[in-house]
Amino acid sequence: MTDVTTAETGGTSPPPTRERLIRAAARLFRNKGYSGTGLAELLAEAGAPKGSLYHHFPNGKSDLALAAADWASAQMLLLIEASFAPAPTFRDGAKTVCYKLAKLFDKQGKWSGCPVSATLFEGPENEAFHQHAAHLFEGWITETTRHGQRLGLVENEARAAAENFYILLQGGWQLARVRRNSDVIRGLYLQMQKNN
Amino acid sequence: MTDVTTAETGGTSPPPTRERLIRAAARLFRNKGYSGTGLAELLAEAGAPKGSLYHHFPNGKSDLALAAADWASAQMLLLIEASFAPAPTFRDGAKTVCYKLAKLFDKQGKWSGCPVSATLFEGPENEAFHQHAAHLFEGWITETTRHGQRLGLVENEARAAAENFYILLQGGWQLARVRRNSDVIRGLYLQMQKNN
DNA sequence: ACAGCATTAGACCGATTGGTCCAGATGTGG
DNA sequence: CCACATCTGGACCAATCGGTCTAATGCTGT
Repeated sequence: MTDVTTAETGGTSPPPTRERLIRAAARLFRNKGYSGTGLAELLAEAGAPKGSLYHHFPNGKSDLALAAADWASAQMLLLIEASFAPAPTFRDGAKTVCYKLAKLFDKQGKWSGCPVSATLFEGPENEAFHQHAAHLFEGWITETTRHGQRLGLVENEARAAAENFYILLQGGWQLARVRRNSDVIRGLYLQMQKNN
Repeated sequence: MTDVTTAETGGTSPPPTRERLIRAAARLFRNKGYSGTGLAELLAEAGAPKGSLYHHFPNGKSDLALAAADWASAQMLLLIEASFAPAPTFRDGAKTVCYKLAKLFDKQGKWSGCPVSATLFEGPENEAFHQHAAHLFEGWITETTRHGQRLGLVENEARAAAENFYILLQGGWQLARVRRNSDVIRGLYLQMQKNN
């Protein structure tokens, strides 16, 4: 049912409330974490009253968190697709991902974390949250694996390369955050395994 | 002044209150994050009343968080030392680190995050917290670099290898958390760069 | 035995938390 | 122009938050 509402927003409409809530949540959660963000602050950022939140997300904060994680993950999948699709080799695609992410990191203030992990790791020790995070992350790896195969790697190679790349991205993003320096991310593709 | 109190705990005494608070904080923070952990829960876990907390840590939760991060970081440095000191090559040392960390990950319930990042990233958007985290993490890298040089790498190589290893550890630990599977960590050393 | 300090114990506080609820605004099809 | 469903606005709530404060309780050296 969630998807329906989202999909109904045909074409180019001004940001509807639901969307504003999701984006505000993604932004705040990745900076201050799930429990670190209060509803008051969140609603102020989104410019929406409490009634709207509980209309669009009956379960409140946790529902919104899942939606925000979904949204952020979808953005990441788009970035992966846009980077690998025109790439002649897997390494080229990976390089583009790194550069795009580095740019994003800078635009977000050289400080934010991964919205998905910020939302889903720190939240309630809820099993559903963990499952959700796992599903989203595996999606990134699966998609990257697909591109690897398309670009000439056999399945095992592709899967290993995708996992290796994902690990580097997560670790590299964190070091970039520590150093407030996106160059760490920009250079990650150089650290990929040539073979294994 | 803080250090004096700590140091006074000569030799082998039963866990003093201060220590119990630090350990409880480290444990809870890495599972539920800084803001996700309430004082009540923390004190219950440590078996200490509120007065003790504010006696040992005048600034309350945030002071305790810094101490817990310090403690966790020191543990990590011990683990690094114990792994690299007897190792014949850098790669062997790294392999041992991976295996020890994987074991630790399992012992902690296949779920916990890095205490330092959990404590310091999600806390107040405080600059002091960020500085502290950066200092601790760079300490890990510095120490690993030192071992790299001792084991025959020239400075640039050693530094690059240490950073590469750190990135893999952070990213790998997170993927292990996603999959609840420590094998990810165990295999990280295989993904280190052979050269660069 | 006493003085003096370190530590513990927990009642208490205002602020903020996430959540509920309903009255009113808004829009849409008949 | 109305009837109906969607959505917004915000007052209100109990629970919990982190933090303060004071009285009691050790433990120490003299």
